[in-house]
Amino acid sequence: MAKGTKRKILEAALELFSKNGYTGTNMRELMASIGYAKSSTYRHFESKEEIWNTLLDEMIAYYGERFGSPEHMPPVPDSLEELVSMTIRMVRITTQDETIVKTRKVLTLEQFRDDRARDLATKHFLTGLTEMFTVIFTGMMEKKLLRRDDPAMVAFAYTMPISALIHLCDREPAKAGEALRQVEAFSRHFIKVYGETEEKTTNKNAELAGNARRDGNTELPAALAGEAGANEET
Amino acid sequence: MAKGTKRKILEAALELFSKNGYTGTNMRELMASIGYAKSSTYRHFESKEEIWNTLLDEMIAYYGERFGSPEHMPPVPDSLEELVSMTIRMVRITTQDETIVKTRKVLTLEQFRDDRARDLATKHFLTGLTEMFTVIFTGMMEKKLLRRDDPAMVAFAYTMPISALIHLCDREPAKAGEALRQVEAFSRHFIKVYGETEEKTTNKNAELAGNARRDGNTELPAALAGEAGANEET
DNA sequence: ACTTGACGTGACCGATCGTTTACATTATGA
DNA sequence: TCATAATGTAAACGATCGGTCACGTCAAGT
Repeated sequence: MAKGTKRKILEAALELFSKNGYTGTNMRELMASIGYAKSSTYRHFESKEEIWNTLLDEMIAYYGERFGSPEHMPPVPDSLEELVSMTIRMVRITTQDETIVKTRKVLTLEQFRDDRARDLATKHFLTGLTEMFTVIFTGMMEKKLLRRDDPAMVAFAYTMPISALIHLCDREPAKAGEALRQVEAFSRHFIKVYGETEEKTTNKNAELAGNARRDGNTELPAALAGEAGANEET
Repeated sequence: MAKGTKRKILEAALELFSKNGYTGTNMRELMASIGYAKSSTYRHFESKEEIWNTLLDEMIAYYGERFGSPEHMPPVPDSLEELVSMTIRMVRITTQDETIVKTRKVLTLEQFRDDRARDLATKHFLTGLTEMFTVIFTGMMEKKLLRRDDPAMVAFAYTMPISALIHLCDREPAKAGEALRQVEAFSRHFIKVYGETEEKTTNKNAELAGNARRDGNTELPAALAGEAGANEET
């Protein structure tokens, strides 16, 4: 039962820190939530702060091995439709995996207090997503699925709206279903705007970007404004 | 000196809550920061929580009168270049105005603890920006400056990357200069992709979206990844 | 059987929390 | 001028904070 307790403490810490923040969490309720007296804390950690630092170490290590290594990169889609489904799959995972959600929340709450949390927050919310999709979009441009453009800029334009919807899910879980639909709507809008069409013109100076079935839309706005509505996923 | 003290307390509260959070702020340092003893607090507020609620009331009211009313809407740009400059101007203001920055930070820190903070956060970070630019883009589409498309979706696609960069400025003020350059780069990318060109074709079924000077890029990626670099604005 | 070390706990520590109270000081206004 | 209300403060309150300590238990190794 040695390491087990340490693990439980770290899990309880992630749970409570992500809900009430570091300063808003006290050791008594933390240990009580896993059935221990608060004095037992110090058999495993020398201070509350060491719990925080250990937790942050693990979050950084997890992020590095999960998103930092090339072998965990998702494959480059073979069609625009595949990009949409892959995106939805990724968003579903990241908004339903309790640990990932708590990690984002805790980084949100501690980003101004702790330098390492700040750096990891920037990776989670901004650079990580953008870099991942820079690789993907570079591949898709080579496959002529996307119009040739700066892949990093296109990745930035693609991932940040989705990141905003992920944050919305964290903030208002009741709107998760609606947010996911908005992710799909946005993704379809994106492939409509950035997707390469099959008609390969002479490609001199003016390229024909025929991807504009404009008129009707993709729905959208109710997803952001209105009331919660039911919370469905699947 | 009656109301003056109350104002000072609220300003100090915004300052400290935005830096250390509600639970991370204690009354002694709050009052000391404006030259009072902590016991003086209760001549003006009946509790710490009432300070928080008053502050939140004011943030909500301020947001309503500043961004909720139509008369404060920015004018619809007359050119794509004007959209870029207006965007830069807005981002500059929102990232340099101390009160606005602190408001965003405090909403970030308290969004999971307080329902009203949560709702205001969603407005600040998501729906407010999107709605504002939905109006703007509707106007720009009527003026044939932007390709006709769902204005709400286009507004969402435009504002969320910018919102992400604003958050980056809050998190890492040292990167503010870089972030602002990235805002401009993204804005120019956006008008390149969504802007309507002057060549008015027959406009039958296939519209010529000639806005694609693709090949060279708009710079980007260093703005997100690298080290801080100098912090310049103007 | 006996030692040893790991693990858990209740009682307690000093510090600090938000808040109250008793008491000044000052401004107001009749 | 003098009652009155508004404003500020030091001291103290009970509660709670993170953390320590003496002690009990129990499993492992010899």
